[in-house]
Amino acid sequence: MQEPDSGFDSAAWDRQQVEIRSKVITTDTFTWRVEAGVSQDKLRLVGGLDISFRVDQSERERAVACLVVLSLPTLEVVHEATLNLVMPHSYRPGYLAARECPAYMQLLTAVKATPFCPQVVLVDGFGILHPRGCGSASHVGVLADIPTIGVGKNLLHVDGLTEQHVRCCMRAAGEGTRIPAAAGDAMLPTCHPNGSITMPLVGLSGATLGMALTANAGVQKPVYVSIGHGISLSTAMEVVRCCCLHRVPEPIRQADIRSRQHLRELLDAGV
DNA sequence: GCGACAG
DNA sequence: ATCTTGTCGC
Repeated sequence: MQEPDSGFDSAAWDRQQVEIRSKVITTDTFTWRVEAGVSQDKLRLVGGLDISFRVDQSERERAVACLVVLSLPTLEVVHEATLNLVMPHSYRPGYLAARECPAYMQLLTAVKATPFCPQVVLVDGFGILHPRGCGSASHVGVLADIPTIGVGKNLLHVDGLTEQHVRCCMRAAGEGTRIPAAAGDAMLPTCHPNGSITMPLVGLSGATLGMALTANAGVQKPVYVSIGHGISLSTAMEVVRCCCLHRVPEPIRQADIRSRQHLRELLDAGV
């Protein structure tokens, strides 16, 4: 019996992830600022990448990848590009980039030749918060040589981090009750003036792998921000925070909405 | 062996 | 990720 994904070489992807991880830069590699003074470059164009999937009538897994570029501070979409795909193999935890990175690279390569090349790109998934320190946001950031930030909606359980513990601490912070001391005192949530809560994601190794963020007081479930490539965690948080209208930051939310709609139109047309 | 596992 | 309508609330 032939296995469904017998062509998938996870050992080869392991090696590539380790290789790319060694090239990830975790400090700011640009001169722009989110809050810029008069004589400084300002952050104006933020990208968002996401993919929607669906099985078609021929049992093929189809997908549409979408890149959007938003202008700050209005968060209006000034550029959109999509790419239609037939997925060669199924999803595997830890190997998201194997599925999504090729499409992302094509979209980013194309946008670089336009006036809408984003200064930083938010990627649906994780960056260095990953079993080998190289999630899809880091992968695409290094290969495309562009600053990236990983934004995940569900926590990857890496280095002892669990969604249960994170949410317990953030809920306590929101209610003003005592923070559980289970993972030491490194993971202390911060409550912000606008009602949002942030909390460092510190693994058992002591490394800070990212930040949990609830965008505003009405949001219970956090999103998880991690460095992709070429940006510091504190700057990444500034970027993500100024993109938050809803739980999911606007660039990723728009890429999600538009890729889903495009895919639906594609399949409804029987293509 | 058991549980966990981005999208 | 996706299969799926209405509904409660700001």
